[in-house]
Amino acid sequence: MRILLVEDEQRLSNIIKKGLLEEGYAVDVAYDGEEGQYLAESEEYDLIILDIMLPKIDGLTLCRSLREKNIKTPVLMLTAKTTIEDKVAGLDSGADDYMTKPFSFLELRSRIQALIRRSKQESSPILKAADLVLDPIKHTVTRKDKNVTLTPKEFSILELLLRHKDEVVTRTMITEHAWDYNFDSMSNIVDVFVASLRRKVDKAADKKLIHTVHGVGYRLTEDI
Amino acid sequence: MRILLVEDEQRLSNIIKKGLLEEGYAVDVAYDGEEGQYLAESEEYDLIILDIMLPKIDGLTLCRSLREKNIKTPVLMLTAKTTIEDKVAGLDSGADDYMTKPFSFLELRSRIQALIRRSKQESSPILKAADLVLDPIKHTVTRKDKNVTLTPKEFSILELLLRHKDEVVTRTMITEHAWDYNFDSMSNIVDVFVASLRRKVDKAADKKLIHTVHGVGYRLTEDI
DNA sequence: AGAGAATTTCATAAATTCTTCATAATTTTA
DNA sequence: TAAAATTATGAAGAATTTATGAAATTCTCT
Repeated sequence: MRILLVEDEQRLSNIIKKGLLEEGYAVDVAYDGEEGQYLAESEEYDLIILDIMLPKIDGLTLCRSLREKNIKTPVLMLTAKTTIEDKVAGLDSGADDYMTKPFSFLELRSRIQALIRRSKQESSPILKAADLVLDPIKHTVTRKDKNVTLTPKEFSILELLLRHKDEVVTRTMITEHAWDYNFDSMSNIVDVFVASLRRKVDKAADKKLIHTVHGVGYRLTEDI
Repeated sequence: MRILLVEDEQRLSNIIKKGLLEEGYAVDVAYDGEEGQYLAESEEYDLIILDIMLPKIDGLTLCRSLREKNIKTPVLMLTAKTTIEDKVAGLDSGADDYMTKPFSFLELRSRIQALIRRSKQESSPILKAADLVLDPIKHTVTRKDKNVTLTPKEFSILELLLRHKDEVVTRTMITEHAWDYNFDSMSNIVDVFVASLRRKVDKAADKKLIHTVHGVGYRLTEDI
């Protein structure tokens, strides 16, 4: 899951970014509207968090412009203003939800989850394969009803594999999903994470779920 | 599936090439417009990815020149420019789609798939012949509902045979499809791969699908 | 600053795939 | 039918790809 945060207050954006990273999201931060627009148009995000008061291009204009370009990524507006007019303006511009500063991270978190869930149009947000269960909302993974503790990157990769169950997932797809856009590693880091995922998810089980597709990538399936 | 990438930025072209290779495409890279033109005119590709800003011959001119020579290979334009005028110019020159840098590989991938699919006019991406099924997305092959494990080259060749079901496929076609253009072997390597395909796909079945057309090549058909 | 966790790189081992080659089998030609 | 040409196939070595432990680095929290 990738999130774009467009926020010019360094302190606030750091706090939010940190929190989101802990939740396992890959986060890109833009510090003004122009940069935000550039990233929003060139990358694929699952959610955009957008401050209204921004240098260069304000959040409302940016949001409106994205909608005109048919970019449907959910937008969560942030603002210090509290008047009803602003709220209406925000939603008019095409935003999906609205939060007034200051806010608690818990509240932000639950709204983010709600927005992403809604946009994925998933009735059942729980991902399963055999006796492996991943709950994106609770952020938990179990195998045979036993809890599995994963690091953020491990979780993110397992989630991608489960969302593409039975399909081949290439290393490039994994990289794009779990890291932000300017990550460019020539190393075998994806392999390393898959190895640690296997150790935690597959090693103790009799049925292996994560399979290598030599020359292509990996596939999670219960059909073998 | 063969793709020609015309891109002078080493770093970018490496990233794209790596990603496409993982998807199973055979990729040729040209580092300037002249080289690109030469390859585009002398080889057959399923798609051409074309940067606009190129040494020697720019992408727009190159694309226009290809169309004038009646070469209809789909062209995906890449550019750093974002103005609408440029977009129009690109599409006017005969390009089929347009992407603005920077972009995510996932987006590039889906556009490539869309373009190739459109050009092949394929409604269903699943390839079948009798009880043999190949799914390019899942990257799986089954015979009589039983899973068949193929190596990358085997998979690529079977895909070609299935896309030309009932037609003769020459050794040259197979070589050009599964290897890049500067592969030049005097050996019988195609025969070797067809043999191993037969062992995996046909041996256990009563109905043989892969037939030899003596003096010409191979044909995959269920009508014998 | 320092402990602890997570991420990343690196080196090496292991596994798989590719390629060549020699020889056998089959088909075509004379 | 014999010779020639073409195709089939097993096996071995080369090359590539993947797996994995461990060290180095970065990040986080006190």
